[in-house]
Amino acid sequence: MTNTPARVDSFYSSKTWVSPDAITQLRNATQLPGMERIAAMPDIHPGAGSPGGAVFASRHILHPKLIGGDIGCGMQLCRTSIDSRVNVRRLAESLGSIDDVWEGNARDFLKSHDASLPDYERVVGTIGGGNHFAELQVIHEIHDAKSCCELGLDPKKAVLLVHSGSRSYGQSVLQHYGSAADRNGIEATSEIGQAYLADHQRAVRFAFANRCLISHRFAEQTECDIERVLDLCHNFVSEHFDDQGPLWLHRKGAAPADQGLVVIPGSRSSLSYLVRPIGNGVANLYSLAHGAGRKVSRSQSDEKFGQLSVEELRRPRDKSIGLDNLVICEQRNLLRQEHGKAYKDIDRVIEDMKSFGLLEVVASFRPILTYKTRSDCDDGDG
DNA sequence: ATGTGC
Repeated sequence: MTNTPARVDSFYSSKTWVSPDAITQLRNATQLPGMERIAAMPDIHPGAGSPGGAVFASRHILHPKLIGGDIGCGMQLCRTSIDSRVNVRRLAESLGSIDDVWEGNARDFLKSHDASLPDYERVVGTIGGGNHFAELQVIHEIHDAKSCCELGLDPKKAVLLVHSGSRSYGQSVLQHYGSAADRNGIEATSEIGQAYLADHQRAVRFAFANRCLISHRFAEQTECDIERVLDLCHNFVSEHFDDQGPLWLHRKGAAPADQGLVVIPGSRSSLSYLVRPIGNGVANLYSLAHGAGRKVSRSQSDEKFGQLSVEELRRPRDKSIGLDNLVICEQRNLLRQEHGKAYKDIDRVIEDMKSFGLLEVVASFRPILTYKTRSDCDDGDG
């Protein structure tokens, strides 16, 4: 059996900085068993063994490690009844904490989302760490009024964007199959391959339920009404068919471009974008970037932004776009790691994909309140 | 990413 390296199609311009480590990881991934094609997005960045911000298409073979532990991670956008000129400080107070175990009936909630997992009832409805968040945003600019109207987006009302995944459940799934799979991957039709797909689907449903419960808790505590506008997963494997038969698409930090409109978040100090995927999707493997993409590693961010005061870190501002955000995050190191300058320029990322004919911008949003965590128990130095 | 790792 021949093992020619996979073809890589890249969707970033020379203006976008790409880490050499990400390129090395990308090249390594071309050698994986069954790997046929890879699409690299402008938000590509180094990950645990393989890069985030890419899609990996393999024949016959599943690669759980490419998806990683946060199976089902994604973005949920909700309309809210909150006035876009709301007093943010007061709202932040009413929001309180959503870090703790949800007081409602998690068992019934999970059951109603076809995501029953008795061992994970205490964790559902929590955001988690890293780049996850629940963020209130307001419409910055409308490019396609008709589409915004169809989604029921009202410039007078704030929207809620939730970024979270399957928490520790997805991690347990990777642990269970990852070692068996290693870099060889798993034959998709094998018993273990089918078992992975079943558990992976469970993680995707659990992650969706988790985002729904986070949105619900946000609405509960701020006493507002919400309605889901869209929910998109950016870490998952799915089966596609071409003239050669089934092709396994591994999206790792890549949003699907074949499920309607896509929301692509920037950082806590930049715009986020609602876009319409265009083109036939073949070259970009039916996918788009999932965000700005990390530019500075977490450990480097701790040092690079170590001199900034907590006040500065909590109040990202950008006068040029009228951005004045408030970040609820009691962990100083996390604030540093999630600093806007630790990420690539989202406008560049969007511009690149536009120039490759992958999308049209529908609207942009700017953040007014980001919830990361009220808990400070994980904070290292200060 | 992770009720976190030695």
